[in-house]
Amino acid sequence: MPKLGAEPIRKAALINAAITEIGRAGSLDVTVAQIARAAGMSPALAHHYFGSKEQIFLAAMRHILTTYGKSVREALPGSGPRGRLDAILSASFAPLNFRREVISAWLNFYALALLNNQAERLLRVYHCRLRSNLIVALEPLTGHPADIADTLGALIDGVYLRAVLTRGPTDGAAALNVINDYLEEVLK
Amino acid sequence: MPKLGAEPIRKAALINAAITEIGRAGSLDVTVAQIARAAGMSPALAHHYFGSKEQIFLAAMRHILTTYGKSVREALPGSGPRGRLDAILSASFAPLNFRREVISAWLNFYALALLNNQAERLLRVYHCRLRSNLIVALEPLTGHPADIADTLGALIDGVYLRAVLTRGPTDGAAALNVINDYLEEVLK
Amino acid sequence: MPKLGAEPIRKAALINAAITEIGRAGSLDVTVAQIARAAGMSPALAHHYFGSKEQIFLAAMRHILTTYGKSVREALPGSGPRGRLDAILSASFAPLNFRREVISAWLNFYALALLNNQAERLLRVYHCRLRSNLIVALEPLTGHPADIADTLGALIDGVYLRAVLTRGPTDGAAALNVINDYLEEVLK
Amino acid sequence: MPKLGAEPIRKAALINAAITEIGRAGSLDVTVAQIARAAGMSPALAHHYFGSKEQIFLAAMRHILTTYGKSVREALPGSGPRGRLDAILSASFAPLNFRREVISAWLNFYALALLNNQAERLLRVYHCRLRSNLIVALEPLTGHPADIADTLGALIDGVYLRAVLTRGPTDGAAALNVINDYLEEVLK
DNA sequence: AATGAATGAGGATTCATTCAT
DNA sequence: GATGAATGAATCCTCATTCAT
Repeated sequence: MPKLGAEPIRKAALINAAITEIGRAGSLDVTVAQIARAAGMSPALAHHYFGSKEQIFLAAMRHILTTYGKSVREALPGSGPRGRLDAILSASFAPLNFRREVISAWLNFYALALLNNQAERLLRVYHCRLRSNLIVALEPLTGHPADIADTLGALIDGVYLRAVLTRGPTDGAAALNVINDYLEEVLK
Repeated sequence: MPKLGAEPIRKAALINAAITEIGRAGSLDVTVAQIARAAGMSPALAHHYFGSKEQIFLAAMRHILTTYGKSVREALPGSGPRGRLDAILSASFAPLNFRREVISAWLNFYALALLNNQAERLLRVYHCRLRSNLIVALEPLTGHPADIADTLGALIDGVYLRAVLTRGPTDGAAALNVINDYLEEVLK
Repeated sequence: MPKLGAEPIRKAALINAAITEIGRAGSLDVTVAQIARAAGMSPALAHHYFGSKEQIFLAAMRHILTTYGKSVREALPGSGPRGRLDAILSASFAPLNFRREVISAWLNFYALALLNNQAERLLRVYHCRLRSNLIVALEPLTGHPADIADTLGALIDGVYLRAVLTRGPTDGAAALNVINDYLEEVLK
Repeated sequence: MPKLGAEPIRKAALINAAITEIGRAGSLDVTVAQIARAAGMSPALAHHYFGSKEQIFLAAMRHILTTYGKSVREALPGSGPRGRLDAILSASFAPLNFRREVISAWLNFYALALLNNQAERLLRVYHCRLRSNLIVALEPLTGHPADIADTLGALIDGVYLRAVLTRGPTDGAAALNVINDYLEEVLK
C-alpha cells in the first residue's frame, strides 16, 4: 500500500512521535523502535527516512525550535510600544510550546547540545535569534536593551526548567507572571 | 591486607568518578565500567558498593547538592544586611560548584529527575532549601521576598544552563554579574 | 513509451554493474541496491529481472566465463604448432579478462563455488573446457598433454590469484611470462 | 565458574571455531554467534576477547599462517640437497594444513585480503617468507632460484585452489605429485 | 515496465549485572 | 574485599524481498 508522497508525511509523523516519546520518557533513551511504533511504522522505515537515530533527534529538535520561531513571527509585531515584547513572551508560553512533553524534550535537547555539534549549533542559532528579537523589542523601552535581553533569556530558560519539574499540568500563565514581574521592575 | 575503612573511600572515589565522567561525556550515557575504571576499580566492585548504576547516579547527584549546601552554610551568615544573600550567591558561583563538568552533570541530573522519583525528590528538596534560604536572606531587603526568591531561583538555573552552552571556560564572575544587575534593579 | 527489448539491455547492465561492484568492493558483500543503482535502476527492477541476488551473481559469473570462452574461441586456431596454445594463453591474460576488478570478482566466485551448487557447476564446466582446449593444444607439442594441462591450469589460477594481491595495475605481460617460462622448460 | 587464565583458552577455542565454521560455510558470512556457539560460549564473550568480528577473522588467518610456518620450520632442514625443498613441500601438503576446511578458510582469507589492510599484510608476509624459503631451498638445485620460486609459489596456490573445488576428501599426495612433476622438469 | 513504499529477519555490538573464587 | 569471567537482553542498523500502483 505505497501511497505516493509518503515521505514528508512519514517524516512528520516520526518527528512528532519522537517528541512525544522523549517527552513521555523524560530522556533521550528512547529506542528507534519505540518512536517508529508510535508513528505507526517499522523501525526499518524510520531508518530509511532519517538514516540514523541521531538524525531523528536533530529533526525533532529543529522542529521544536522552528515551531517556536513561527509562533513568534506570527505574533509580531503586536501593537503599542510593548507589542513586540509581549508577542515574543506570549508565544514562548503559549500552550503549543509550553507543554510538558515539549519542555521535557527541550531540556533533553539542551543536554544533547553538550554532545552533538549539530544540536549545539541549532541551540546557538535559537539563542541568537531570541536575543536579537528581544533587543529589538526592548529598544523602545529601556536604555540598555542588550543586558536586559540576556537576563530575560536566562530567566525564560530557568522558568522553563522549573516548570517541567513541577507536578501537574504546566502553567503558562504563572510562568508568564514571573517574567512580567521582572520586566515591570526593570523597565522602571 | 584488606584496608580498613575502604568502603567510604571507594564510594567517594566512585562518586567523584561518576561526576567527572558524566561531565566529560555530557550525558548520563556513561557505563559503569567507565566510572569504575576512572575510580581505579572493577565494575563488579562498583556494583558491590552501590547495588546498581542508578544508585551511583543518585549518590553523585546527592553529592553535588550536598557540596553546594555546604558551601552555602559555610559562607553564612556573612555580614551586613546583604550578607546572607551574597553568601548564597557567591557559593552558587564559586569555582568549586560552577565548573563545566559539575554544571554538565547538574543539567543531566535535572533530566534524570524527569524519570526517577528519587532524583526528583532530591531536586525538590534542593529547590525548597534554596528558596527558604533566599527568602530569609531577602527579608531585610524587600517587601515581597517570596516572589523575588522564586524569580531569582529560576534566574540562577537559567544562568547555569546558558553557562554550560558557552564554549571556553565557565565564567562565574560574569554569571554573578547578571544576577547582581537583576538584584540591583529589583531591590531598588 | 516502454522501450522495446529493454529486458536484455537491463540484464546486461545489471551484470556489468555486479561485476564492477564486486570488483570494487573486493567481496560478494555487495547489496542489490548498490548493483541496481550502478546499473541505473531500482532494486525492485533488478529483482524483477533476476528473481534473487543469487541469480544476479550467477549470471555475472556466467558472463565472466563466457566472455573468457569467447576470447579463446576468437583467437583459435592461431597459426603454427603452438598457435592454439598461444591463443588460449593470450586470451587468458588479455586486458579484457585480466583486469583487477574481473580477477577480484573471479576470486570471489571461486569462493562462491564452495557454497553454491550452480556456481560450482559453472566453474567445473569452465575447468573442463579449459582442460580440453589445453590438451588439444598441447598434443602436437608433448607426449603427456593431460599432465601438463593440469599443471598449467593450476598455474594459471595461481598466477591470477597472485596478480590480484599485487598493488598497482595488473600486469598481464608479466603474468604471461611466468607461464611461458614454465612452458619452455616443460616442452623442452 | 570463572576459571583463571581462561583468556588464552577461550581465544584459541574461538580461533579454531572460526576456521571450522568458515571452512564449513565456505564463506566469511559466518556470524559471531555461530563461531561463539561452536566454541562453547556466548557471542558477548567472543566480543569481549577479540573486540570485533574482524579481529577474530584476522586471528584465525594468523593462526593458519603461523601453523603452516611452524610445520615448515619443524621439517627443516631435511637431508640431502633436496632436503629443504621437500620439507617445505611436504609441510604444505601435510594433512594438518591441507584439509578442506583449512583450504576453504584460506581461500576466503585471500578474498579478505582484497578488503582489509591487515589481512593483506599478513598474506604479503606469508608470501615473502615462502619465497625466501623456496629460494634458499632451490639455490643448490638450479641457476635461477628466484624465478622458479615465483612460479612454484603460484603453482602451489593454484593447486590449493583446485583442491578445494574437487569433491571428496582432499588429496595431498596427488597435489604433491603435480608439484613434483613440475620440479622434475624444471630442475632437469 | 518500473518504482517508491514498506518490512521481517537477522547480525554486530554493548552493557548492567551476577557469580565463583 | 575484590575481580575476572560470563551472559541475557537490548539496540541500532542493514538488506533482500514483496507489493500496490
